[in-house]
Amino acid sequence: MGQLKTAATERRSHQDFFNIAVSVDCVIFSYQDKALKVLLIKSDLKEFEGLYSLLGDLVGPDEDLEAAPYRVLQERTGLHDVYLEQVHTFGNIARHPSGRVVTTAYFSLVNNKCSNFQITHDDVCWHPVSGLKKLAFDHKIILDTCLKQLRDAVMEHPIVFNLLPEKFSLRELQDLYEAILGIELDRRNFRKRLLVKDWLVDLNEMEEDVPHRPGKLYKLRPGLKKSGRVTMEMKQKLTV
Amino acid sequence: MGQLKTAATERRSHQDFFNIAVSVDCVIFSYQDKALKVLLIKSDLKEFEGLYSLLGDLVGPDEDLEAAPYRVLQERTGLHDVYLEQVHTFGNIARHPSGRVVTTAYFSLVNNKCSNFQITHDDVCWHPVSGLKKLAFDHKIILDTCLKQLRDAVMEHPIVFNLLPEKFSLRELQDLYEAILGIELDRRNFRKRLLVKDWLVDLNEMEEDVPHRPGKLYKLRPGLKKSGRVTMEMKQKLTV
DNA sequence: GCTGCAATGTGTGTTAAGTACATATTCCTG
DNA sequence: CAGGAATATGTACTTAACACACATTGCAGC
Repeated sequence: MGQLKTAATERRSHQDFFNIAVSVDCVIFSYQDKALKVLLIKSDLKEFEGLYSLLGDLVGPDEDLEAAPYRVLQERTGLHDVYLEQVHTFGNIARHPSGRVVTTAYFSLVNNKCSNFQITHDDVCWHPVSGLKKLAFDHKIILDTCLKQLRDAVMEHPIVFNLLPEKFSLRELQDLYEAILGIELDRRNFRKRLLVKDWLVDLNEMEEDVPHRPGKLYKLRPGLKKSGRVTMEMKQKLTV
Repeated sequence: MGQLKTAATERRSHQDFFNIAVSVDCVIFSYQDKALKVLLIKSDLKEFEGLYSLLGDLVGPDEDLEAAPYRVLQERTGLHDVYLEQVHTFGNIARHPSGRVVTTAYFSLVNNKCSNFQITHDDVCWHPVSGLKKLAFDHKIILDTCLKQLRDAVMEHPIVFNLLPEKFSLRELQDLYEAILGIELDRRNFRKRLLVKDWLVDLNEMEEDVPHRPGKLYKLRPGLKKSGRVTMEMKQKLTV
């Protein structure tokens, strides 16, 4: 938006145009018990009694849009160095019963076994992504949109490692991919596809305390975890 | 955003949170003289004197976010049935000198030879995308982000046909792809890649008035043009 | 009207990626 | 110590991508 004085603008008062609130909503994914989970909170609006909603908040007047989801993550999970990706902005007039709110959706990949992790509110808890039916607001569509983007990204960019401990076996990694993609994969082809990407480092260590032949342990090659995807916005920051 | 009463919210007044304006910016692409063009307007802000900016506008209080770019397109080009795709939302505090504005960027593919097309403002004109240096606001980054998304989409989804007349030759189509991607393509492999996608219908007609052997004319297979990409939002509308 | 040029139309072989499936090895368990 | 179950590795087949060669058609100029 560059031209503040269009015909449409002049017809309305200045105040009208500051009657839209801006928020962010976070689809916070984690991986537990071989299933993809999402962090939800019990809705406190009576219109959505009994339903859960995503974690979000209004964007502060002095807060960069990008900073808001990091703050939400920090406030809700105690984590500050998380993977976040903007997905889509939802702005239908009637999407929020309390007023006009345009929301930008982000998805996040966190490891809930991380030492810093703690949930700070009783009504917040993890839900399996598969089988989720109805959510408050338009949050089911937001979740579906984020899940689709996650699925599209996961084979191209090394981002799923944000969901795993530092050391993991190929079986654990495959289980995670299957949970995200919702399909079964062939062990041998999966191994090849991943090793050829050169994302992994063989630690020359073995699994322990497993009830079968232990597998090799790997870690993500240093320098990749945070890279994930690079937006034009980020590129510019690097060159300035 | 679901919970209006977070700790952060309560610390501030209600009015603070309606001090953010919401806008949309359109990266309107067209294809002329074998080059990809973008529609820009001379900036009327003295901070950006001599610079061009994208076409955008504030989102009305009673206007769906998605409706705003269609309105901008309609007002600026006379076109109402255009291809639009949401790309990214930009919301840094200082991105607009006149105040806090969060903007959602869309790209659009239009055919400027369409009968309805007309530019309604003298300061609006087409610029070649390649070679563009500086734009007003953060519009260069917005443009780059949209161009990247266009490039990523163009081989997977039949969207470029929005830039062409109804009938076209494979050479014209290839020239367009080369202009978008910024690379040269092999004629024979390009032909195969496209024909196997089953996007095209052979019209059994030939080019006319060309100074060489005329090529066959094709059109897009009916029912594909508008489909392009389908978002979760759109899917929901279809099933409701 | 014939010939050469330039662009269109079509084909072929090579390489890389993805898929389906087979076999051998290792460790835990009983 | 034998059997089972999971790991580790290998091979053949199919598909897509890439590099390049040849034949065809219409226009232009002599």
